[in-house]
Amino acid sequence: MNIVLADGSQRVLDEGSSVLDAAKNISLGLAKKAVAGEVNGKAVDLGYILNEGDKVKIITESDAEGLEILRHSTAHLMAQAVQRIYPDVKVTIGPVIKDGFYYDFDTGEMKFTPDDLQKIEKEMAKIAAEKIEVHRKVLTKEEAKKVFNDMGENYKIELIDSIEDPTVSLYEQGDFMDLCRGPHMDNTSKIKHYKLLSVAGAYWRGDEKNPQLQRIYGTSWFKKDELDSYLNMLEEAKKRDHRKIGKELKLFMVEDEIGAGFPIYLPKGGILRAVLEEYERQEHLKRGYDIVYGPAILKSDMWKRSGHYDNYGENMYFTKIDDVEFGIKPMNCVNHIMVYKSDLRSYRDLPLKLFELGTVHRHEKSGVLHGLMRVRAFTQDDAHVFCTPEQLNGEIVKIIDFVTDVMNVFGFEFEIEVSTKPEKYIGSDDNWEKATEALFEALKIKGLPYEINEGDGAFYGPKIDIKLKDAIGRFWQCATIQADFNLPERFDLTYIGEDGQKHRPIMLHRVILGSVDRFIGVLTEHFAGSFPVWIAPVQVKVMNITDDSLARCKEVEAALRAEGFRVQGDYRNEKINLKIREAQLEKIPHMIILGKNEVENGTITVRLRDGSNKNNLDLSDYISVLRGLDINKSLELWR
RNA sequence: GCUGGUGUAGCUCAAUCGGUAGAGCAACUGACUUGUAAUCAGUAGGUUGUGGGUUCAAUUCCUAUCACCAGCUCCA
Repeated sequence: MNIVLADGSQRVLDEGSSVLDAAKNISLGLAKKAVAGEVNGKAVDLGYILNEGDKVKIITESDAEGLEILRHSTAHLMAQAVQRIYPDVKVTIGPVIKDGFYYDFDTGEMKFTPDDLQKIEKEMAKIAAEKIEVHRKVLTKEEAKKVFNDMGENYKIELIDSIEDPTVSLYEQGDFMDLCRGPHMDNTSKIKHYKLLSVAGAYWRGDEKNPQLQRIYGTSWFKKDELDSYLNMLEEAKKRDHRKIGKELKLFMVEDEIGAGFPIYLPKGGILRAVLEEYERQEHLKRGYDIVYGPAILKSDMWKRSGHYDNYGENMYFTKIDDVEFGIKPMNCVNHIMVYKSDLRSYRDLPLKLFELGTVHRHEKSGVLHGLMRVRAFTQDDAHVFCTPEQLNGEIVKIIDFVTDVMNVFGFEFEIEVSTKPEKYIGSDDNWEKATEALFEALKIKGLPYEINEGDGAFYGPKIDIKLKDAIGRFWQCATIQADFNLPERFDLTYIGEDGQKHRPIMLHRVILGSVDRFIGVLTEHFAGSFPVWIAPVQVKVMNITDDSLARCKEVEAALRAEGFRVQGDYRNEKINLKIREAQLEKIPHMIILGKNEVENGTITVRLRDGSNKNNLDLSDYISVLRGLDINKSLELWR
């Protein structure tokens, strides 16, 4: 029997060979790492019997599909353990998710506790040690329903009813049987490195009218060090939580007396934000943007015309002035459109790029609020580019370059997604197609890889979403670029072309940092509060050892402040150890420590946040180092 | 918005069965003048998120409400 491998080469196998046999035939090492197979494009178990001419690919531990199969099998293992401990519990569904899996159980009155998780984990280890083989069975729907009916698993019967095929597959491992498409690991002993993480309530099929189920989340990996590093990452994420660091470093607060989702910036967070915003202004001016400002509330008629009233109204706040309804802006585009309309525009004026650090309000559901990451009032580094059709691709490319430049400054890598037409939208399909095509075209020009996110665009246009990757590998949605042919039509925007006729401009909506608030949250977690010199709220702290050096300290402090640096003095009657400890906890980049020696020599000593020391420096030399770090936006503590 | 959990001093957390709230740090006062991550002593600090109820008595039990945390979107 001949089979064809992924690289196009052929192999001769005995009749009745399985996928695993094929793997063995290629190499024993491959067979050892094999998890499942892909035959003629379909994922199958290792035990799948091959036929003449099959195209075979071996899925191994290093493939993404392999990891998914492991996690799915771990979900089954967990369900088996749960049913051994709690025979009355009914199983429902247990899919793979990012970094792990979950399984939903109908536990009746019983609720899982964290102690139960440990018990279940132990039982899982026991089942794995039993080295139970996993078998696939194909039954007709009627047969399968009978099997689950006998087991009392009514949820499975409901699932079978929603399957279209005449037959379904079941996976059996010892005393446990589950409806599943597969493929699966062929033996429970291959599941070694897993951890159950949390319990949560969830509804059957996500519908609150259905019974409430108990969901257990877990993670699973092929290697112990992979599991360990994932668990470490979770720990690290907890330590870096911007809500925790924000409180410790006194950056911001969310006060329930003021309102949920409305953050307040404390002085330390305030200066940090001001530095970021000033950087933004400079970068936009450099790239030919104009700075504009608009009001926070606009007459509802404007929102009706823009389509926000119908398509975004649930997320908006409204108020009344002298019996006229006004809407609080959830986006800045309408104001910028009015700026465009304030004058007659010629093709010579285009592209017109309007930038605003615009504060918007959106009604987010109470359950989704989260520190600075998800709020009800936030400021966007928002701009709208009005251009001709000929300029469109070039302008999108320029924005991608802008995003790249800014991300590099912070040391972020990023990934790109294109979101297409959603269910609720305005404008013609023709316009949507043109707009979407323009985004793809620009990405092609830049040669950037991207994924497609169907139906996730804004109601007025498709978008390029840029997700940045932080220091511990998490992704955050920040920058976005949206092509819009629709609002220019609704507001009848025009420019006079070379031909003397009126033409319709195209509008690009874009943000770079996205929400400045959210970006500050991301930066806080990315740097774990240890901000680079150029954005640190306090760049330098000057501290005296005894009162003998107090005068010199004040002199140094004043000199740094006069140079425009953010400097603070700590001249309390305390030991230097305490002052250093506190400055260290505040994550201040530089400490200048002055005692008798420095006063005598006329030099300064700088302790860096990393614990190292720079001795016998001239103040003027230090100032030039600090200036270099500051204006170059260096991520280093010294140069 | 829904489900579950949580809410005690500025911060981090205690308080048995319902018996009237306590510690560390911070703050304040005093002493100590100190060389690279916490000097010592003392003082003060609370309508236990908020409203209502049960009780002789409520941080504790019930109820409403607000806020926070996790999840609810990934569907064999």
